[in-house]
Amino acid sequence: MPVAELLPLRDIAACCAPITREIISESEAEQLSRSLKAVADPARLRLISLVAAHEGGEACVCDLTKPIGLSQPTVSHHLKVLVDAGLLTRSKRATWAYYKLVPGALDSIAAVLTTV
Amino acid sequence: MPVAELLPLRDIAACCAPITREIISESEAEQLSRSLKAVADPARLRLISLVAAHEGGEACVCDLTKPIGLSQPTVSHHLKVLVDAGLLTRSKRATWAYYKLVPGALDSIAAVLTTV
DNA sequence: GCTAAACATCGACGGACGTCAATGTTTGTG
DNA sequence: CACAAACATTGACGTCCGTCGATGTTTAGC
Repeated sequence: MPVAELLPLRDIAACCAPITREIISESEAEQLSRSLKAVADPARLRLISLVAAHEGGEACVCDLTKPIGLSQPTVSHHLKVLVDAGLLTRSKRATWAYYKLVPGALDSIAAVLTTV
Repeated sequence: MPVAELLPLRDIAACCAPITREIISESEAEQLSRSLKAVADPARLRLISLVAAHEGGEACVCDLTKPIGLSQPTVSHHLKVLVDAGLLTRSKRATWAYYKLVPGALDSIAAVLTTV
């Protein structure tokens, strides 16, 4: 079950009721687990947090490598995973690539886990 | 970063503000990622869903192996991961082991992801 | 056009994970 | 005290993942 190749997160929220409300199907579980795997990594959690906290709500790779203490290729890799998961957007301006949170993406995941 | 050996989920909710509100620390990211890894598996998502849907909100291993289509040792393994993560409780009666959802556990995880 | 900077991609390596068959452990039954 | 049933544990195997160094690609500036 590779983390990559995800459907947009919108589909997750649209297709799945909270998992404690209805029995989740095999394919729904597969999709949801892919989204969760994208977030279930300490480096990627910190990247999300750093991007959200950065001024303008966006940050380039060069803003992130130092505070996160990982190599540039590794940071680019994690950012790609998050973009493929529909959690971040990437907009390239000049030589910089700016990453920004997709509004509501994290909330879509949270909604499927919420029981109340 | 093994999935096992978790602190109770209560601690996650108590220690961590939503990750988009404050920059998450390295150790907080480590802890949260462990909880998320426990849930980020299709078999475990379905187990949670099946347990929640079962009568009385609890189910034994023999109730779960058939609908989930996995071997008994594999089901026991996943249930142990969920118990160690603080998501399920295990109560043994006679030869059966009954698993039940921990109230609020999933919500604690969801709360850390919620942005609004 | 050349050089430098920012970033992506590739290839490789070590560790973690999901799965199962086989075996161990506990509990009820005759 | 066997014996069977329910479950946990062990050991093993293949796959996936996180990380890095090296290299490729694009853009700005001289």
